[in-house]
Amino acid sequence: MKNSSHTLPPFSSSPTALGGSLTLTSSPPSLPLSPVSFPPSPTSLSPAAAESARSSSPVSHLAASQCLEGRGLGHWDTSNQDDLTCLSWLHQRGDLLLLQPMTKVTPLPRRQPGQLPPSPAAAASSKPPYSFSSLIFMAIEDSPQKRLPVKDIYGWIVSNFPYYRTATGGWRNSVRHNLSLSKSFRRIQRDKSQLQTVGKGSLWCVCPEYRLALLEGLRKTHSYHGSNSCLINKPVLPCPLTPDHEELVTMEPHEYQAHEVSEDTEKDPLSDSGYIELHYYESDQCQYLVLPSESELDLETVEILQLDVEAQEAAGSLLDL
DNA sequence: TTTTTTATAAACATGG
DNA sequence: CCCATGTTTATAAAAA
Repeated sequence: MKNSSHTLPPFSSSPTALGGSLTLTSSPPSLPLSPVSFPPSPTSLSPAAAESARSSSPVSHLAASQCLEGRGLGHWDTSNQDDLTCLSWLHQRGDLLLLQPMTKVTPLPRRQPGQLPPSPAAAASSKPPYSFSSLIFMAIEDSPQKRLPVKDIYGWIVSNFPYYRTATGGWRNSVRHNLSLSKSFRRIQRDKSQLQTVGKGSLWCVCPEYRLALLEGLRKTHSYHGSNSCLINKPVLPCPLTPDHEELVTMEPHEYQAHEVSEDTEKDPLSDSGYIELHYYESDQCQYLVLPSESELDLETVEILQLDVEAQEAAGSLLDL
């Protein structure tokens, strides 16, 4: 197969470029694109829910936990790259469908000769390389509804990164500060009609227009390349696009989940060669866009196509009103 | 080097 | 009052 089909330009580092403008810009130098694997959580439940589940009935653990069995992601052991490249937890959670298995993996940077491997204690106490934005992003993405209260964001971080188990409380302040300040996250009201609504505060979700930038941030953190599939998953529950925080929209958790699997074809605006198939696979949690690896689509094109699809969906929902 | 991003601390407000 | 949540400002370190 062609190697060139696996090298795509990186995501645009400018979130505004993802915000809906379809303006084409010159392509940046090609870099390998790879999917990003998040640290798996022990279960797909929120930390609070996971806690209650553990204390009651055995949870059918997903491959996510098998992927990292006996090891927290906060243990930053670069001598073993499996936990960094394993996507099975994400596959299991979202029925991620890859057209081809991953066959090429670039190893992470190795330890320098003579450098001692990190001891488990040191690994547990060493700070994870993720920014707070990335941590929050991963926590929200790993939640069933793609939205979490700040307390559960804390919980996810603690349960996935032992460092924060013993760290002083300042990092929670940083999490809240990041949530407030970052444009990538949006605050939405809890559904007050839900009986199980407990706790205070709002729920936080990822703004769809910043999602790719967050993914790219994660990819950079991993310094991990090598995949022959390009894929973008998008949350089934997009963050409501409120103009500001004054009018917060409450969303029903199931209103987007009844869609049947759709399979559309879209015209590639950059190509004269006809149509390129964009396969959408929708699970109960996520909708995945899978492109054939032979395609010459770069990420920018994919973004444009996806925006186009989303625009059509939005237009369709408006027409339905 | 400068600029931008990120981390950290802290003051303050709000609401349960 | 206490505490969790959320916003904002300030500062320093790290990264680009």
